[in-house]
Amino acid sequence: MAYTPSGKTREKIYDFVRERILSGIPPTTRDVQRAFGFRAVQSARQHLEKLVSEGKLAKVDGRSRGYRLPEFGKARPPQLIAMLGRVQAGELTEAMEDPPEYIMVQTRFDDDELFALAVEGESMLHAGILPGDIVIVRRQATASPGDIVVALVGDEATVKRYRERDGRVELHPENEAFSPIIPREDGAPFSLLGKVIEVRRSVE
Amino acid sequence: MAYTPSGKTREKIYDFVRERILSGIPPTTRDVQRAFGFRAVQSARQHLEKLVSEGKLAKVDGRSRGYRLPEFGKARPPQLIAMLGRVQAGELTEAMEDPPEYIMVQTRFDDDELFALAVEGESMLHAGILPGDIVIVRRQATASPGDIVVALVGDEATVKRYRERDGRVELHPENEAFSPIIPREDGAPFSLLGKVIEVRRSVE
DNA sequence: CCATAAAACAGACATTTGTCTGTTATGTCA
DNA sequence: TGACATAACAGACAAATGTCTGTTTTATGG
Repeated sequence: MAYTPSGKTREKIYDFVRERILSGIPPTTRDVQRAFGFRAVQSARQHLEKLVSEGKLAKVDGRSRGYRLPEFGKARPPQLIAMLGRVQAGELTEAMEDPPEYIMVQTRFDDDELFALAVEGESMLHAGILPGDIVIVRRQATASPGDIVVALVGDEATVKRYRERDGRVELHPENEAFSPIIPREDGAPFSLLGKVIEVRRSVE
Repeated sequence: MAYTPSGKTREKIYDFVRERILSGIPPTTRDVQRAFGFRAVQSARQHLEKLVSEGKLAKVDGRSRGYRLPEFGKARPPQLIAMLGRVQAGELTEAMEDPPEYIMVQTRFDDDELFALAVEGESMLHAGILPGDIVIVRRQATASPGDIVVALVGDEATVKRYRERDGRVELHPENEAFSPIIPREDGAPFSLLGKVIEVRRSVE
């Protein structure tokens, strides 16, 4: 490879490695060698080690594909959670779309206690939750007053704010056009699916 | 390792591999072997290959750490983008927090044309954007009417809806308590930083 | 209980990959 | 221009890792 000014190639190598790591798998030394047309492995290695000593990359010695992004060390690992869909026999089931949709999140919870859901109504408009928004939910059977929760009322999953009045559970919308749901009183079967921990909206 | 009923161990292996892939680096055959106490590499390999033929895992043959999640193939690769903060001399600069904050997103855009920003005011309340929300922004100098944009007005970055009236640009809040910003008219320096493509809110 | 499939084991080989020592060529800067 | 640092090259070794053939043990279903 042609000789390049100090640090120039290294920057490109950093970009390359970063890209690869984010795409899922760190490159090997020889991946870098080939990608940059080096005729010696050492050329790639030298740059990589320098990037490590500069703190721009982290590394696990001796292991294959041992290069990491330093940020990743501190950050919580990403989790892939399933988008749930239609309600079926009192249970939310995986959406029937052919390619099962997954969403990447980073939380302190286990990914098997999380699921995602597309919001349908406008009942939580004033809480900043719009139709089409994706809510990330942590499964739990209880909630504290003020929590935004997902509950199964009859056959439908709804997002509401959890309240208690006189020791009874109430599910409040945040939109004057809708009425609170007071379980037991109107005889509707009721079960708490979980608590909303994140809201996402794509506005492309 | 003790003999286990059909498919039992395989499930655990799948969970293990999945976990490792999401944490950043796929395991090696021998990683799996050790993790499950197999006394032969082949035991691990057999399970892994089976998972591949079942379609639960994908694989790049011959390469080290070649196991992938099939979803990843179709999905867009995750990107790490920087959280920007304070406004300085007309430019948004990286937030000064000690560990630079990054957010993981998946878009069709290049990560170097994206940045993230914490929303401060309440001016976009009715658009479902609350104080504290994180907006993901794509850098662009122009916008279409109806877009939600981030603009630098004076020394402050604001989120507003982009409108045009009589050929002039207007930045509209979505909250009656705030007034539209009409650049040029009131002489405020104005520059469009980009368009909001995603909104996120953590509600733990 | 038997036949069959699945799980686990044994041991080995080949490739990939990390690492090393030393050399040559090109930038950098006074 | 000359001294020095950096970039790139050469060739090799060793460890990590993927892969293979064959055998033994246990689960499974009639």
